[in-house]
Amino acid sequence: MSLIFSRQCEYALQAVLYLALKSHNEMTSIKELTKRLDIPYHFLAKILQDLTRKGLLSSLKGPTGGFGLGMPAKDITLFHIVEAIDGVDFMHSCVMGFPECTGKNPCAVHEKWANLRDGVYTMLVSKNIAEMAKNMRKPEYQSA
Amino acid sequence: MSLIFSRQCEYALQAVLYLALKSHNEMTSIKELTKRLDIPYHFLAKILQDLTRKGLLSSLKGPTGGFGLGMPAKDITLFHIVEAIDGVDFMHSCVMGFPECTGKNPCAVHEKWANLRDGVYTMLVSKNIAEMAKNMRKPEYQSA
DNA sequence: GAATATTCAGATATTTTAGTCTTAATATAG
DNA sequence: CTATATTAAGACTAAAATATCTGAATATTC
Ligand code: FES
Ligand code: FES
Repeated sequence: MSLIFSRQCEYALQAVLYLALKSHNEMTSIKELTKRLDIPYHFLAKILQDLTRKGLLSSLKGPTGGFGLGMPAKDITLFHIVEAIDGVDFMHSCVMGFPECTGKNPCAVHEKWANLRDGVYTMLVSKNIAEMAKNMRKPEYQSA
Repeated sequence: MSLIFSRQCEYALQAVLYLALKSHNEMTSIKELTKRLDIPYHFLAKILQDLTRKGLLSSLKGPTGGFGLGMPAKDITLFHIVEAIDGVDFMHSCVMGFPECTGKNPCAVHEKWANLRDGVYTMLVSKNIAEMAKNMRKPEYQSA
């Protein structure tokens, strides 16, 4: 199972990228998000509330309300989202589950994993979410 | 949480590598394994039984009994163990959680993830567990 | 054959993650 | 001011992963 990120985190990544396509100050309802991205309504609600508390998103109640980015898209990377939801333990954990992961006392695949892990980090920080969102070729993100 | 492999799978990798250090036909008790590797006794028992059913290990009851490799260490890679415990869905799943992961309709990080994923595969198959076990610099594996 | 050390098997318990439901708060539109 | 659409919050349920317990089977040693 697994695959690096929790389900929550996957949903968060998908949703924030969707919001990144919208113009600043435009609010998007949970309804629109869940409809487009096929995420359970109340589950997504909780995730977005969480991200709002942490400052990555902003929210507004009432009609015309919804969620939007809490700061300029330029300043947000996928890494920020992962950090907020799952945390970044994976950046310094042994892929075989040993308690320590350092050059001292490395496991059999430490070297290779350390490289791959850096690659994952690069993948998450190399572009901001505005650029990322434009690179999405998923139909869910067309004409958002 | 997470980190690619489940806890079960991590334990399996650790335990099988430990067995790979032993001479062929030598049986190792769960007790020794859990003591050395700090894994819950009954949990490891179930994992090893599972691997035995799948042919990767062999077992023997009674005093002097225990577990050993079910085939030559040369023929086993870490990938076999992952395959047996977690399965290999991660090899063709989207890291952002989208339902499809192909070149058609790729997500924003598909290219990079596909490369990293291949790297993980290479990491798991590049050496057999005999070579892997020798590369372990963990104290748990010294003078096994 | 009896005592013992071990795996085997399956039931049960605990914890974590995922998902649902309900009510309150709030902003807008009329 | 009232009706309505929305988020906020927290309780609740469900499912999956992790861990423990107990008794049986089996091989060894004496
Ligand atoms: S010690 Fe295993 S990945 Fe670093
Ligand atoms: S589509 Fe996302 S990793 Fe392939």
